[in-house]
Amino acid sequence: MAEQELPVVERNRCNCAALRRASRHMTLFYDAALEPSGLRSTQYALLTEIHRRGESAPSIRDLAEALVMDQSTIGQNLRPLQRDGLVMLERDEADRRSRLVKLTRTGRSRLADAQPLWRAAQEKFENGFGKRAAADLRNILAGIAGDQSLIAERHQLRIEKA
Amino acid sequence: MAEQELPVVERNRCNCAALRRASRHMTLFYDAALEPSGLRSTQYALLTEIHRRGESAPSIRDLAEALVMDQSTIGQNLRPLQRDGLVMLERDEADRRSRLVKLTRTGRSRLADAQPLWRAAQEKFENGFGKRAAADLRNILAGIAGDQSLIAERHQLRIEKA
DNA sequence: GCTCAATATCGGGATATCCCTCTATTTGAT
DNA sequence: ATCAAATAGAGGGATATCCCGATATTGAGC
Repeated sequence: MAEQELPVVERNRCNCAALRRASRHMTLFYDAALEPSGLRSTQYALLTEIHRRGESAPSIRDLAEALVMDQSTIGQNLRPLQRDGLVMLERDEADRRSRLVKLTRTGRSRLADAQPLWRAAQEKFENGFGKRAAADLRNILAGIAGDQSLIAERHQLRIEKA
Repeated sequence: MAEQELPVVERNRCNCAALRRASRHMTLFYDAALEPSGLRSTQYALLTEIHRRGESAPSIRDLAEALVMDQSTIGQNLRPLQRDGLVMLERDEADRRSRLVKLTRTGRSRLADAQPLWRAAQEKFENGFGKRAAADLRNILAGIAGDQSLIAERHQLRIEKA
């Protein structure tokens, strides 16, 4: 039996693992920075996106698209925020399948608490990493996040037909 | 009451969110590629790291360090793999607190199934993104993952004392 | 107007990820 | 040799993330 012809691949050869490792580490950093506000990275991103929409409250679908996330993930992630009174969901009367997500007064206030903490994290990271380098990196990452060619066929089909 | 002075920050301004978005998207791509093997990205990375150690079986702590992951995460992630008979944990007789993680025959065989799938994903990604660009990006990401200055004080202290 | 495919969300189920606390064990300082 | 501090894991709890299947609603074609 031909045991052990399995090649040993060097560490940091996998693009996916490299991304995931960095993502975990960075998340810890931002989570620690945001900690006094009681928000986690994902929650901060979610509230920020809702706030960004201003008057035209987004649906769950809208948020999923903007954050490159699954719709059920958004639904799930909204739950603790809803429970804690930071957001509320209202049925969209124009399309009763849909729900519009809105910040509550408490939600806005919490976001206001968190924003300076986030800004400090940004600065601290960019001081070490370089402002320009960070901007370049974000653009590269946005390219990856938006790369349709990475989407598997079964997903592709759904989208093509849409 | 001074409502609504909360600044609206442009999307893709946050380094953490950018990394997380790209990481999610990339993970979907690799997960889809690995799907025929029944392994997910994280599991593939975990098995690969165990295999890489060769004869000297790693402890949970070793794996956590290598993968820039929390120890409890490794423990948790090993559970499905152990349940499915891909890895086994043995008490380390040299230090009975520790457990050594080893691939089973089934585990090696599953990794052998997955490796070509992973290779194909790597190629497909690097064909679009550029081989050189991918290597550069991995190095940048490794820098972030290994950046001690991103670790919060409470963690820092633990490590400094060690 | 009716039917059927498409769409938005929800609910359940699984892995991934962290934190904190507890126990077993080891190590180092006296 | 002893005993306190440090270390490795396990267990419990919470969020994050995906998929799949079910339900409600919409819209397009006939």
